[in-house]
Amino acid sequence: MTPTNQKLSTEPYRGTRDFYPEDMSLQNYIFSTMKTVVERYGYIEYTASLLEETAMYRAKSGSEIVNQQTYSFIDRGGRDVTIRPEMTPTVARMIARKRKELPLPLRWFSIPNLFRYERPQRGRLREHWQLNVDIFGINSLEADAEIISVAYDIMKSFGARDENFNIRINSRKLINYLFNEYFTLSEENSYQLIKLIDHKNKMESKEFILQVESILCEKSHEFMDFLTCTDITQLPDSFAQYEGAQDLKNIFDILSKKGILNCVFDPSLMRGFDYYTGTVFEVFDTNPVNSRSLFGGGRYDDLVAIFDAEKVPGVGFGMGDVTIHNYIDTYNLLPQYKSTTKLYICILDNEYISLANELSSHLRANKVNVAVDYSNRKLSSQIKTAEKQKIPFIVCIGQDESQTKIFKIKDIEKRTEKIVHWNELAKVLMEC
RNA sequence: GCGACUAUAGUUCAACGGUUAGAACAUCGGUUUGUGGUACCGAGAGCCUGGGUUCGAUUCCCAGUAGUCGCCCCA
Repeated sequence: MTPTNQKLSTEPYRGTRDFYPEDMSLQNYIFSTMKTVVERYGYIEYTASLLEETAMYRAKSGSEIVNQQTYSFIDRGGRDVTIRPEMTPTVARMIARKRKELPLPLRWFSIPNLFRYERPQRGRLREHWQLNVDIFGINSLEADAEIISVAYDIMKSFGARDENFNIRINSRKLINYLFNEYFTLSEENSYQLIKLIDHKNKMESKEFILQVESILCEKSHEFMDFLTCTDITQLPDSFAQYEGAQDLKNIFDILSKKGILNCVFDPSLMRGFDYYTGTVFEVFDTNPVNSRSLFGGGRYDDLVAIFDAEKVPGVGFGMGDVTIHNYIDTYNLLPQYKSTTKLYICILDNEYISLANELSSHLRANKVNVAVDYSNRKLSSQIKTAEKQKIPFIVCIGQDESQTKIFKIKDIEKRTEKIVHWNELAKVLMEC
């Protein structure tokens, strides 16, 4: 391979995205919207390195599949290292490490980028960013309900309407009780039934019922009654009294008192069998053409304990930037791009460069974002540049301005001009 | 990991087994030496890679690669 003959590709690495300034601006909008909401609830930000020891992910999931969907490598010191595919193990590790000194309960959030080695497809890339919001150290269902209402408020902050998304809620506690104690399923049968429920929407309902019967035999009717129930208060009496069911009732109750009404009980919601121990929830786009899961989370009370620390109960969710981007795009909720640069200074002739520099320094000292055009092109080209870059104001500098120190602030969009003296420039610009 | 479809200019898309592969938008410049959304003129810029069939392949065939969608898997 001779590098001299090889043209380098300008494509970003497979499954990753470049963020050009307009994309970056949108990304910043998405992150700052998330941040504003979670901070309003008292969550504080943390972050960590992209790299973790591979052993941590093995311990958590215990399956080989993890290895096939992660970026793992051996570092120069022989350590087995993985680029984080998710943030939850990292935050659990951080909590476990300072378990004794951290004042519980904790409300923490982070917006890390995560990597998975998988085939890119709609809504799923190899690198994405994900808001992670977690409460540690509270067993109360109030924490579960708070997490769900944070998720709800974020959706609302993006401009989503109640009828365009819903929150599906289930309880792993209830499912475990049903499977293990009520239906007394073997571990293998439980696993099969969960897989089956996951595929429910991808198969004919007759076929689905047949397969349920093959696992549950005479109890399958009872199970189907459970599975088709969408209102927690309408659960069959036989298991409505169980703790998991009561928990769900309480959560729906708390949520409705908070004014969150677009949530439904969904007994088929499973969400990654591994570490969830209680409430699980998922936010769905209700668009019938494109009904899909946007994000979700749940309660995981045993996760911190894998680090050989005491149990610390946790509940939280992760919200990916790709799916939320698709969502706000679908519903036309994207904000219009605005440059962070407020003023573009056009120079009529190179002899006025020093005046432009003095002016820009003066304005920057007064917190105005200013860019200067040193291209020495004709004026119309300079103005076009400012316009294409969506910079809202321009000032032209030439002979008149250098003599009078009086400037015309031109509003590019409105096509109006304000005549302002040097001394007033900063003040006027800050106000518009 | 498996399957389907696709690959022509920066982008969206045409055409063609044979002389010079076109358009729109975008970019840059000009019409206009102190003023930008319209109009007109001009410029730069392209057949994914390798192999096969053929006198000749951007076009047909195969493989690779990449993209899109789905499966598997799963936040």
